Order: sequence, then structure tokens, then C-alpha cells
Amino acid sequence: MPTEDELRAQRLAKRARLMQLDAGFPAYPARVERTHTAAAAVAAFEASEAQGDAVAPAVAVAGRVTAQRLMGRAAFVDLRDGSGRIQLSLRRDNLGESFDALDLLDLGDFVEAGGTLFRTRTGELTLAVERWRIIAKALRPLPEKWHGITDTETRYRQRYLDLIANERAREIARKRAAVLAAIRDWYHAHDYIEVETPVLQEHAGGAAARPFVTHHHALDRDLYLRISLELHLKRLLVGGFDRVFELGRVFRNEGISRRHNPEFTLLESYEAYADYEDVARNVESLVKHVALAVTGSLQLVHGEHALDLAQPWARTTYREVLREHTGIDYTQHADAARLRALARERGVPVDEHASWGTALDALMSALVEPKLIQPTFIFDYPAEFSPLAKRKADDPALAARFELFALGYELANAYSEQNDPVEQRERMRDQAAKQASGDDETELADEDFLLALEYGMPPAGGLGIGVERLVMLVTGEPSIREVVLFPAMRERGG
RNA sequence: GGGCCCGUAGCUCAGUGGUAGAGCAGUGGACUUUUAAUCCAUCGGUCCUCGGUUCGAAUCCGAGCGGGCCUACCA
Repeated sequence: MPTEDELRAQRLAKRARLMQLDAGFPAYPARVERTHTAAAAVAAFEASEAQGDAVAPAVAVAGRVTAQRLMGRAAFVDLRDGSGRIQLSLRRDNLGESFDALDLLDLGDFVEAGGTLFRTRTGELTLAVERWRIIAKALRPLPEKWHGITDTETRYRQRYLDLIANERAREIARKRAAVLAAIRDWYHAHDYIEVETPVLQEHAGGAAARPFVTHHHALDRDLYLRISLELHLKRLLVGGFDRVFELGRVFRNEGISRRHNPEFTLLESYEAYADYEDVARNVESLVKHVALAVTGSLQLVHGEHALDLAQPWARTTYREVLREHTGIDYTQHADAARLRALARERGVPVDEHASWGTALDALMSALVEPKLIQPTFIFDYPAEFSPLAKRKADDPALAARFELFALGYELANAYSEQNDPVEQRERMRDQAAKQASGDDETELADEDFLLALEYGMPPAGGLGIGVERLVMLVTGEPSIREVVLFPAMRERGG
């Protein structure tokens, strides 16, 4: 009866009755006698039909019951497995007593059924069941068959229900898997090797973000969850690998939003003897490859925006794009207070202690980035906030760095890697000094990394891409929580 | 952190001051080609929580919890 507890009690009673049947109905058998998936069964029938076989092939399928239509001494049951749906036809005159076990069947149960296929009057390919059994009893009712499940919170907290009820959820999960596969294809085709580096680290470096802290009991010391992959991958360049990439989960102890999950998958790659211009060509090739592999097209629809990846991607510079959208030439304003004032004049709130770089970043984030819908490279960032990048030879105030934007957000970040151990140490010290003065998101000196650099690292171009954002790009989903199967949620309270 | 919106049956939703409802699912019955099966009957509620206003609160007010969107933060 209809409270949740009563529904569950009914099903528990059916489970118990199932256990007591001696006609071969264990409620949870370990072994299933399946010969075909739903899709394979259909294919087998159609092949046999095409050959003009007189007798349809015998098949055994297994899956979850998603609908049942009971008509006295006959019944139709819809079964769904990973390959699709197939209809079962059960009749009392064929099945005898085992037909009566339908009394113990509920929507959501898993069933195994063997028999031969035929076409119904309406033409639907259907399995005429000769034997069947319940192979996993469900104790709770499935979401409603017609409207499915729409409550956002339930969809995220109980993603399995979302996947059962909503084809779109299944499609996004498959596309995410396809993105990862396409990324690996591209890198393997370009002679990169895939590596794995530590998640638990003594220093969380390679990015400016607040890390999660954890504790190692045997060593009795705190460790950090990584915030990027960078510093370990560069050690591998020192070690002699010319092309490496990693698809790794990183963790940033920051806010949760439509575009930020505390843990996310980062793609980073490093190529020795390349610079950031080479990386720009590669990232364009990579993203096009992924889009084509996953969607079959370079034209992506995103709400009211149509993205055209086939057109040559726009290229600009940090100085130019900022001037274009704000009228500010930052090279004319070396003073942090002056920049903060200019930002406020344009309605961009900045903290009164914001550094020069932070104020510039606020301007970019508020007035420039949201306008960059089509894929756009921004080259040559101020060296000030690019401590791991090489400076440009012809202008040491600039870093040999670009970021790639699309749909108003950062998709990729790349630079010619700093490989001068002396300069790198100085840059890290500068950052440490900033942290001492209150900025808690800076690059700390990592002596173990600097030691590696002193053994010599080849010139290299490095790249980082937020995989979720790439998945959002190719699926058209505006929220990161739709492309992460189990997004971070608050503890359920109330 | 700020603003707006949402929370009613297992699911999808109505109900906006006067006896808590519908469809699906469930239960009982009819039905041997249905496919959102159909028909008859029926069970089912902490109306998110706590407090307040009122003769009377799902409804109005306040606080809290959870969620969504926007915003802020975020290499």
C-alpha cells in the first residue's frame, strides 16, 4: 500500500514468497543464462528472417522490467538492458504454473526470459517466453514511467534514478566517455604516453587554488590533494619522456557553482621541443577531433549560440582584447590602486586590497570573457601572474602563454614552460612573499620540483584543459553538474 | 556572501484562508496480441522543519534546512 514503507513491505513479502517457491525462483541467483542482449536478439531475428529461415532463433535475454500489461491469461512485459528494450509475451497456456509467478513481479525487477521471437499483429518484435524467472527483486518503486524524474536534487543525489528514467542522462554519460576516448585517441596518435602521478602531495602546486588537506596517520603528517598535474608531468620531461599526458582528477577547495565542482578532471599534456605556438595548433586540432568524434560535426548548438569550430579560431592578445572591451591599456597603469579605480568606474567590484593582477583579472572576467563565445585564443598574458611560464624573449613583461575561451569561459591554458631553474626559483619566491602578505592562492616554492629542474628540462609547451568544460561544449549542457555523474552536494539536512 | 524562485502521496503535478486532490505506480477483480493497454473498485499524506498571526494555515508572517537560477568568489 502506498506509503513508501508499505510499498517496500509488499515487495519484501513477494521476495520472501519467491524464496519459498521450489519451481526454480531464487530471488537473487548469481548465474544468468543470457544468450543475447535485447539489440542482439532483434538483430539475430532480422538476420534469420532475411535468410528466409522457417524457424526463428531461440534466444534468452535479461533486463529490468519497465512496464507490464497483464490481461488475465496473457501478459506483455517490457524489458530493458544496456542495449535497448525488448517486449516479452507470456501466456498461461504455454507457461502453466510459472505464469502465476507474475503475481510476484514488480516494475523494476530484473528478469531473465528464454523463448523464440515473433512479430505481433502490430509488427513489434516480441519474445514468446517459454521459461522465465526473476533474477533480482527490486524493493522500491521506479520513477513514474511517463514523466520520469525531474526533481533536480533527486537527479543529482540519486543519479541511478536519473539514468533509469531519462535518456538524456544516459546520453551525457556516454558522450563524456566518448570525449575521454577521443582525447586518448588523439594523444596516442601523436606519440604521447599516458601517465599517472600522485594525488596525495607534500605541496599542492601548479595552480593558484586552495587545496584540500588530509592527514597520513602512519607518517603523522598532513598531505594535500593535488590542484593540478603540472609539476609532476614536468619532472617526467626531465626524466626523458618527450610527450606525456595525464587525465587526472584534481581537487580545489573553493566555491561550488554551475561551472565549478570541487573535484574535476583535468587534462594536461607536455611536449618537449615545442613552444606555445605549437600547443595552440595542437589544441585546435585536439578539440576539433573530440567534437567530430563525439558529435559528428564541427557546428555545435549551445542554447541561442551556434558555435562554428570549422572557422579559423580567432586570435588576439591580452592587451588588445582588454583594450577592445574596456578601453583600458593596462601597460599604461602599473599601479594597483589606479587599476582598482578603473575597474570600479566600469562597475566591476574589486576588493580594496586586490593586487594589480587580481584587479586585471576581475576586469577580464567581468567585461571580456563573457563576450568570447566563438573559440578565441588570447595570447601573451602579463608575466606577473604566470609564474610557471617563460617570459617572451622580445618583451619580458609578457609570458609566452595563451588561454582559449569559448562560450564565455576558459577552456584551455597553455604556455612555453619555464625551464630556467634560477628564474623559476625567483618566481616562486615572489609568490611565497605574496602569500606571506595575505594572498592565500599563490604558487609556493616546491624545492623537490626545483631540484628536478636543476638537472635540466628541455624547452617544452604545456597545456591544461578542463575536461568537464569540454564535455559541456560538445553536449551543449550549461551546467557542470549535468556532466559529472555524482556532483558535489551539501549534506542533506532538514 | 547577496538577490529571485522552488519544497504537497513512491513519481509527475493541481490546490493561495474554510473537510488535502488528480494521473501514474500499488492492492482486489474482469480480460489470451498489448505497447502511456482498457474497465470496475480501493489503499495511500510530518503539505520540508520550527515558531507566529488567525475562530480556522498546505495557503499569510518570521527563522531554519535542502535545491535551482542569477550574482560574487574561482589561473
